[in-house]
Amino acid sequence: MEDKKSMVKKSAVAKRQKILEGAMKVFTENGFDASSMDHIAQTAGVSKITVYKYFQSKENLFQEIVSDFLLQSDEKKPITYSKTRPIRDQLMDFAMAELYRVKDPIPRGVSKLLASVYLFKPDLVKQTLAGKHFYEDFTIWLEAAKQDGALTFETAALTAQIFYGMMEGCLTWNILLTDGATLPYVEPILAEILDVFLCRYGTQKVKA
Amino acid sequence: MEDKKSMVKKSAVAKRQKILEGAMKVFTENGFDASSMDHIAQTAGVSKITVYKYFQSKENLFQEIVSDFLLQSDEKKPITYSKTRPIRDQLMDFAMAELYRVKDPIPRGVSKLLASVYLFKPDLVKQTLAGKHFYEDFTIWLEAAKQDGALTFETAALTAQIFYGMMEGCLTWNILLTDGATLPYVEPILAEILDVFLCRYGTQKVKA
DNA sequence: CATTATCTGTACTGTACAGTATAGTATAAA
DNA sequence: TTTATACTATACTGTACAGTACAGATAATG
Repeated sequence: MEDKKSMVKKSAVAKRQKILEGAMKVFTENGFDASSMDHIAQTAGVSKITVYKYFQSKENLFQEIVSDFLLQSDEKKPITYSKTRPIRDQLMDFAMAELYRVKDPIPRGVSKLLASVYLFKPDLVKQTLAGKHFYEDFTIWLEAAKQDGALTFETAALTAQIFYGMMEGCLTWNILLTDGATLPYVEPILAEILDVFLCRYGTQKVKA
Repeated sequence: MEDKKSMVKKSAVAKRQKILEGAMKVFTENGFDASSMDHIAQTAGVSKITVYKYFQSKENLFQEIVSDFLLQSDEKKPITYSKTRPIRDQLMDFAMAELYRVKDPIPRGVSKLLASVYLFKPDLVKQTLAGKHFYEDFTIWLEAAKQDGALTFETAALTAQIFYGMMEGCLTWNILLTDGATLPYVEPILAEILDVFLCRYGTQKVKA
């Protein structure tokens, strides 16, 4: 209506995509409960009845957004262990991949949305999130590094928890809760995290 | 009505308390948006109009609950540095104080509630949370430990962030998001956190 | 032009909620 | 007994929302 040019010929998948994008915007800005289907339809530039033609319900639309997003995240190539690159640089790769989730407004919004829904409506996301092994790549990488003698630890799972725990506890959650306002303070903390991790699990002395 | 015995003489503060408790229960079980004033009044065993006699609005009631809870939390005595107790034991005290927030269902519910509201309605809690310095006691303790030669670090603020980051990232958030289901797995992770921390900041060698 | 399918705005149903009005009840004090 | 206070149940107002009905518009195709 307000956009004649782009209406030359919208295929069904394009219209579906348009709805998903509008819904993503509204959901990530307001959370699940405070998002209305009217607002979503308006933001998508689509009639509310059309939204219901593509998605059965608000819950369904929400779940489609989440699984679409997770599908895209899965397309990121895994980081494989290298014997030649410095360990610290490779750790930094994992750290940057984690930070990607919160640097950009869009993935950050989805992360906020997921967290808030998970807190009081876990059933809405549990199914969609089932079978996701977030630390899997890192665990594999850890084992390779241990094999190579670059790291030392008892169990890879525990070590992975420490690394991602520091990342999430020091950075991810702060950035999510402040909606990105603490992003400028990332660097010194990130450096300290790597120091601490390598001090405990590295085989070369790094302690100042 | 259904409880004659306890109605011998309820003072105003007792009735206020009754409402606060009912509201706490409803809010912590359902989150802010999904909690209705009708449900709160019913849970408190009180007429809805009485709720509005004590609290101006739903937002106001929510904020009173939060500030009441934070007031109680402030009453916890600070942990002061001891030259004789092992450093690891003292660190464990801070860790247990942090875990208190998520072990018991009631403080855990409040923590969940605060987190979910903070994500998409920060204005509701920002004022109430302003001026809270959560790591203050620990920072003071850190400086004392450094003075005593028991710990070594550059800046206490960064070191405190690492400690609480590990605690929150590895434990607090997992426990909140699973509503306590991961509590049985705390011990080995907690031990590892202390190991890692002392490995980097301790002055006695603890690395295996 | 006629047909078909899809989309649109508008308006509706039924529900739920925040907050209020009212009329009445229980209690305590005088 | 009277009076004042605090509460209660019930019902209401106005709003917002999920989801649907409908009648008309638009576009592609024949």
